[in-house]
Amino acid sequence: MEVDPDAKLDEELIVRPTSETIIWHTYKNWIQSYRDLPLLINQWANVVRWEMRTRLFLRTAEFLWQEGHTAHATEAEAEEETHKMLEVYRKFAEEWMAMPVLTGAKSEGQKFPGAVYTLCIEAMMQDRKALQAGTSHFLGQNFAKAFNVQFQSKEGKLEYAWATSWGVSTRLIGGLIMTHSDDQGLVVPPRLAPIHVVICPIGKNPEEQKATAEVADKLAADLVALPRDEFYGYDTMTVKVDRDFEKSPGFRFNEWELKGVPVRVEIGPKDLASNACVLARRDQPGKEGKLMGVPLAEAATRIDALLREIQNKLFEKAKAFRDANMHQIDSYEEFKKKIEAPGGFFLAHWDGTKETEDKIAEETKATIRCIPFNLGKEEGKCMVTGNPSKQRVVFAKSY
RNA sequence: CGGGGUGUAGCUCAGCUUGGCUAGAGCGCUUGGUUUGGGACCAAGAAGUCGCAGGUUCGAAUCCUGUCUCCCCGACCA
Repeated sequence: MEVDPDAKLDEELIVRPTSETIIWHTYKNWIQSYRDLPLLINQWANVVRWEMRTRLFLRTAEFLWQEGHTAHATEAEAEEETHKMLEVYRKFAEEWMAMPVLTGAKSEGQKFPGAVYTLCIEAMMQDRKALQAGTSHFLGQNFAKAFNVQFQSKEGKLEYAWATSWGVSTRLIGGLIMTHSDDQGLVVPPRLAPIHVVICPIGKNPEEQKATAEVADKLAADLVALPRDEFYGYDTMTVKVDRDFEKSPGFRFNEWELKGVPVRVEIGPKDLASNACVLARRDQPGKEGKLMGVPLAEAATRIDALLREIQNKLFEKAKAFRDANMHQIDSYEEFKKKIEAPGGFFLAHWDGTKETEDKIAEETKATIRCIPFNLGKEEGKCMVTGNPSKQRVVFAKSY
């Protein structure tokens, strides 16, 4: 390929079609025998897309994503991989981001065009709109046939490889923000927080400032010395001591809340007098979330326990909100009203046709977010056409 | 590219309908003092070609014409 000298960019930008084309073009040269399988390539790629309107974090013209591509000798193994990766994404969303998700399959209309089927995780944001947070595709032999990728099996026969692909993107950051944050600012779940604990020594004169800062440093050292475990990804806790005495304590408290640091420790002269400190938890902003008079000797272990509790509470709170705004619904008239206000996820019977899906989307702006794995497994009648339905599917307005 | 909105101090905005003293407020900034456990207080002060160009008028941030900027809604892709 030659670049037009007059159109050459300072920083070269390569625009390509869907990743599968370049991956499978390459796999053709790598796969000859069943011994070459399974094959997995993961890449981080900066993606550029034409977007009529962008939305911070959720729909940017350029974004970073992770994408994996696998090739397998059997259909069953590829399908297993598709489900396995969806589970990896579910665990990351729920256990690290504290963002509850529904798992399920996309409808024919919503799946990736090159896929046999698409699985997804779907989250509910605080405005009750849905966010697709990750997808995992079973591609069948579609790309192997398109790029003629065949391998010789144990039996000596030529067979087309079976494929999957899956990915998540920086969109997850938008999801994290829109799941947990409040009017005081960002709320970051402890397991992903760049700073776990901020310690604010307080003092109105140099003597007090020096004394409280020393205790703050000691506590910071205690926290960093705590045993490493899986909760922190086997890394040490990150602790910041805020010595900005120029600003008022109240200003500093608010500023750290704005940044979403999960736990703040306040150490002032009064605490020093009683060998104690104050713990403030970000998931309960303001004075309500404060634990007064925590003995300094216990502070490190109490903070460690508090971080774990906050992680759980954030997930439970988000899940309770999601569940409180997810309803079974059977009347299309009622659906049309409730999708407008209050909104949320609606479990409804659908006859499985594109026509009905399109009609609902056109009339209500709601789409099928997923055909859930674990919900609504009952037969019924489509809320629009009355035709038979095998199970309920999730409708919502989405980003 | 259509429809709607917007542009005034570093930031957020009021003033425009119905032209009229020297264009305002909050926040921020500077100086001095008092303060410091939830975004400190008092006082003084600096700071604006009212997006740009033209026009109407004795007089334009305000009315008219043109032009530009940014934002919102619209392409079935979330």
